[in-house]
Amino acid sequence: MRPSMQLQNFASKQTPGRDGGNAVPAHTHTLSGSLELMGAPMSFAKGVEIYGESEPADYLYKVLSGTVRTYRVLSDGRRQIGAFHFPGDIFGLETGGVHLFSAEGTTNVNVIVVRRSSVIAAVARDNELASELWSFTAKELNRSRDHIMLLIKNAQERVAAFLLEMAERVTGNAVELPMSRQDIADYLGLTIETVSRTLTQLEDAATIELPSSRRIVLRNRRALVEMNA
Amino acid sequence: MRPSMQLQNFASKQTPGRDGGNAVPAHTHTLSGSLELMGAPMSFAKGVEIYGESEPADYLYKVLSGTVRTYRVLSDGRRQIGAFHFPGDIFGLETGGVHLFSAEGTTNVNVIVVRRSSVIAAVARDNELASELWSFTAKELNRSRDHIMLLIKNAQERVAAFLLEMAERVTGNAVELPMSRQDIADYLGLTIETVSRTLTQLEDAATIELPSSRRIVLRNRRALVEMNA
DNA sequence: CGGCGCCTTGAACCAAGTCAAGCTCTGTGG
DNA sequence: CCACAGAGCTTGACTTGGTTCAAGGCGCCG
Repeated sequence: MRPSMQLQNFASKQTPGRDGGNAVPAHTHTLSGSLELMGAPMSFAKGVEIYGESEPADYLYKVLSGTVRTYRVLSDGRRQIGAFHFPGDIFGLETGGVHLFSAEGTTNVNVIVVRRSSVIAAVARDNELASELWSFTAKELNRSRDHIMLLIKNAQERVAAFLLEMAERVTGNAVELPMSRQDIADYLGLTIETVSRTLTQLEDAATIELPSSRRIVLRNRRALVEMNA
Repeated sequence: MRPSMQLQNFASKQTPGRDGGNAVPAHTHTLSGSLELMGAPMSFAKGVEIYGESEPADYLYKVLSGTVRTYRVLSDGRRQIGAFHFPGDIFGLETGGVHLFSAEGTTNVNVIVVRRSSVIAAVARDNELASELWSFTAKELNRSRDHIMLLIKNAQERVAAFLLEMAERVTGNAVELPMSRQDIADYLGLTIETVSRTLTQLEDAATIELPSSRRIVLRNRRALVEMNA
């Protein structure tokens, strides 16, 4: 069991303080934008569960700040992180009424919490939104399938893919990682030792620089891309 | 490169012979049922490509008979099978206009071919269908995520999970596998040798019987379930 | 009944995991 | 301001599960 830490001034797990209700604006016509208006803001401390596997999926979430990990734990304790969610990302949406993953911040996080029923209602009224909802789920599916391709690769290829994925979200070559080595390992299906060693190797090969453990500078992107089988 | 075989009396890859058009019945109200009526039947020989990765996704498919594998190949030749599709299953549906996987029969297959545009049109007219389409994609997403959990397990756990998955589709304990060891290996992210050895181990442990290589009898389901971490 | 895929088995090897220190950064209290 | 404690990260030595390479068996179809 890994310890989970909790900070002052951040909520522990609870239901949203105020209810966003069904007050959907007539035609926002973007899923992400509509959610913002339908939901209530909420904060969670790093490592505090936002929702748990097999809990009713009455709410979905949009990240305002911070980073969220969604994950599953096998009976013997192995943890697999399904995805990291960054500001702007939506997570926690399920068709069935139940969450199949758990979610927590890898940092302190601010989210918008939206009632699932509000979204369902909005979508029933608005074809455009319905289509967006479908696209969103399909994109998640594609991401998940990419993740599968990741998991059949070797350690170096996985780490390279991870670095490129993280680098996609920033301009420039410096990446500030908002998660621990353990999180990276559990995302890539490796151990922290292997992740650490692989990063060191990449540094030795002058492919990356590691000014600090959470900060990585891509020196040779092409080399990383070429590792992606 | 693995050889692909082609039989007489079965089509090689081509576009559908006749077009199902837009003749959607007023309110069939089941996605799968509607597709049947919208589409044209077609046959493909074992190992013949039904569609290829990065081709335009103008059609989607429903399996009538036989088994289909959808897969991706990495540049170095490693193949990952994303899913097997059995009679009744829909495959080839994409939100973007492009297939991200290839598809072929692991046996000779009969499918219904449906224009993507027809489905999109039907869904725009019918909220119920739209919702079903979303649920379908979400189910695929859940399957994909389960597949990820598979890939972090050890060989025995993967094979056990595979056997249980195959057994789900039949009544009784005898399973006739419609795919080769190579297909199983590429689905589980293992080698054929490891799959073969693991099956032998399970037979030695009296968990299964192997009357022939394609026929497997589950002798001790509980043992298989317990392997599923 | 002969040949060719497909499958199984064996032996050697290797990439990643495990176990065990030790290091580094960060925050805390003296 | 510095000493200390603890968490997180790195590194080293060793082990191991699964792959690789190689050979042989089985069964199906012509």
